[in-house]
Amino acid sequence: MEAGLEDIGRIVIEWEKAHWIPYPWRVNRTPYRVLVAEVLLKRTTRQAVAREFPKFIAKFPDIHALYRAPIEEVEEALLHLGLYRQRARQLKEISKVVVEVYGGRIPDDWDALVGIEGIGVYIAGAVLSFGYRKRAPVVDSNVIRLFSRLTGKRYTRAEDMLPLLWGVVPERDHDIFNYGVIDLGAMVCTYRGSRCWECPLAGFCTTARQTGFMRDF
DNA sequence: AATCCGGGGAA
DNA sequence: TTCCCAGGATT
Repeated sequence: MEAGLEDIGRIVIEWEKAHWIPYPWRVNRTPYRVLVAEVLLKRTTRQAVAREFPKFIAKFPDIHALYRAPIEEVEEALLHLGLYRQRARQLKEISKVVVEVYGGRIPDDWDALVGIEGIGVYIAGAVLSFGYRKRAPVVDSNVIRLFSRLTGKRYTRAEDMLPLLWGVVPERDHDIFNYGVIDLGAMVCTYRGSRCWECPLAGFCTTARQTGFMRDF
């Protein structure tokens, strides 16, 4: 019996449970911690964020601390991560909206999150799934690459992939599933030289079939 | 669709 | 040395 797209949820969850890595923003999850982590993770390696995230949280423990802080202090805390001016500006803007518009509570619905400057579909999905444990797709560059190869379609924008993922993200353990597709993209279905022989989805992956499980495609 | 932000590590 | 990394805004 051949596996199909409807089995992806179960397969990815099973794989992720064996490969899950306890990053600080995964172990202790609050909407604020998730939100901060996702902003720090933009175009930045998880190793670098794992190094700086605890210090950042210690300095700005909650949304109000971030709201009160001078932007220069936020920039200083981001210096070693790069994109520090842009990210400091966005974190300040996010904290301003959350405090002044939403009374200090990070919104828990898609439209409100995406409506905040600095928050796109990726961070919105992450805050919902990881922070609030509400079913939502989490689409980053890893997920785009993974599903592009899986389906054989060329997705470029996260928005184009949302309908597909809304249909695939399971109701139960959606957070584990979302960690799973990210980790598969980052560790197995990598940018150059995919490791198909380690991939639990290779059996029904268009690209793996076309390349005969060879690397460097 | 293309460009920009950015330090740090891997290739 | 080049290139990419849990993106999103701007043009």
